Amino acid sequence: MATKKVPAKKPAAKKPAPKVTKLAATGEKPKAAKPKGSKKKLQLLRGMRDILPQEQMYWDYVRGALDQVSRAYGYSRIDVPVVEELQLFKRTIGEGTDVVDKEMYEFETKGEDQVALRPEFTAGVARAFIEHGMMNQPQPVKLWTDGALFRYDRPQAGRYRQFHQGNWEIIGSPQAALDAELIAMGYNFLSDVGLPVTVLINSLGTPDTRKQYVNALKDYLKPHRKQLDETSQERFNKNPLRILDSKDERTQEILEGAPQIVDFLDDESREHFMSVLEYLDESGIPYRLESRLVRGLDYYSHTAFEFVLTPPEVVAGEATEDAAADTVDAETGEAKVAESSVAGMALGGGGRYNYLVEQLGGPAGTPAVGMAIGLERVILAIRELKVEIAPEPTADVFLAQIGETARKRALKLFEELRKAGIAVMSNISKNRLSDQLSLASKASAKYTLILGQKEMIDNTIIIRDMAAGSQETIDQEKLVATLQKALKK
RNA sequence: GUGGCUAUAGCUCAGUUGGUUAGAGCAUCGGUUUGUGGUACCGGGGGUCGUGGGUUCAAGUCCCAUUAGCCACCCCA
Repeated sequence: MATKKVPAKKPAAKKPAPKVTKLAATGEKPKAAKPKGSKKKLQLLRGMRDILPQEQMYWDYVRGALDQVSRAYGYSRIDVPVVEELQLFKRTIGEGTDVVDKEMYEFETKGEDQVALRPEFTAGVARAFIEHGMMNQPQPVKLWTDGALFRYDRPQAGRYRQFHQGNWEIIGSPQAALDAELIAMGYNFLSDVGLPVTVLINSLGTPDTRKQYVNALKDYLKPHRKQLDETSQERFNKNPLRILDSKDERTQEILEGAPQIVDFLDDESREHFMSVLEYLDESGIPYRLESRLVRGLDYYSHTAFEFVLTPPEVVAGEATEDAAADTVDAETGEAKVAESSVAGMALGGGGRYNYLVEQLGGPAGTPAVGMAIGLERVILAIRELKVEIAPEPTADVFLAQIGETARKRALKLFEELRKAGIAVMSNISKNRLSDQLSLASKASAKYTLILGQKEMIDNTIIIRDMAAGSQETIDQEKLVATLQKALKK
């Protein structure tokens, strides 16, 4: 039966395809090549992408590490909706920021609600904290999540309109130790996953110190204003702090002598910041003070930090303590980062936001710290640096069957094996043994079970050791026990 | 949102100054082997050369527009 079907299919499958192309080709000349506009190619929206099966191993790897580290540090999982009220984001992230002003996916629903696709997690998590009365739980509340975020930005490598982050929030405690613990966790997560990173850190103080600093900065820049680059001049009134980030050389030169925000911190903020740094020293986390680090979202206060893929000069040059060397470990790692285009890429960051919860209508003075790590970028770096990741768990055994009766038995046997905890796979749509062996080999199964007419009569089954190429015949009743023993490791 | 580069098979790419039926490797399917894989050999399928228009006797090749990707700006993850 099976052999008859195969030859029948072949000619049928072959002919139609050429016909179609021929028609299309001849149709071109008469001029009517585009009668159907429906031929328009459907393609990915800009900035969107498919994560194909071949790439899933990286996502499994990263998500696994995410889950592990989050549990270890005592975080509870929370999932918040992709869509929220537009106002939630406008109020927290702040109007005037690029994220809100030009990068939000916002729209009106059929019920005429103004909503937006989440461009980040913090606002939603803070909203959930308040809405579900989590202030009545033991403080602080540690929450983590991961998922898709949306920003209508212009795509580039490692930058998409739909992207994913791992996200952590610690709400309800002002302790500097928590800032440090959070940073340590992010650092350790990235190290675990195989990435050499540097922590950049700064303190933004309170809204008040920020105000003072902004004034001081403007006073300093005013005489040089005409020499600043164009965008910096625009920012002068709108968002002067961001001038610090300018990549323009001339602007950077001018900034050399600019006042630093650290000098404007009030006693409490300074103490907090010093304390965070002490904790970091204690935990051996290498960091670099970065007085120009200003995060793009309005709600940050006090500690602000960022994880950057370690650029070569930092690793090779002024040794940032032993811990840095530990994470880089092999010299090959350094070399790879050096020659890689991803060196210096920002993988994540975060900071304190002591005023956000209150601003959203939560209890006054509810402090919090948060952090987010970009998953696409982590995976990009992992792939770029060729970090070796554990191969996907493959099937232990492949069940091959030959002939109709064996196939029926195989269906049942498959289930018995699965219930016995054996990772088994098969493909009952295949008839030829060679096809099935080939599949088994591709799936790197340790054993292939061969069940054919002969075995059905004897009530036996063949166990083939794929690596050794040897095989033996055993009774079907003994199969499960034999396999369990053989796979025990 | 601004500027630059790029676009040929599922993937990586080749394609001479515009000139016959657009090629390779890998992958895929089939055969050598109707009950023995990962090797080898043979063969097949798969391209409206991103899309639309223009120049030309003739366009994958030149021009314009458009879409997408990449790079820089910007922003950040």
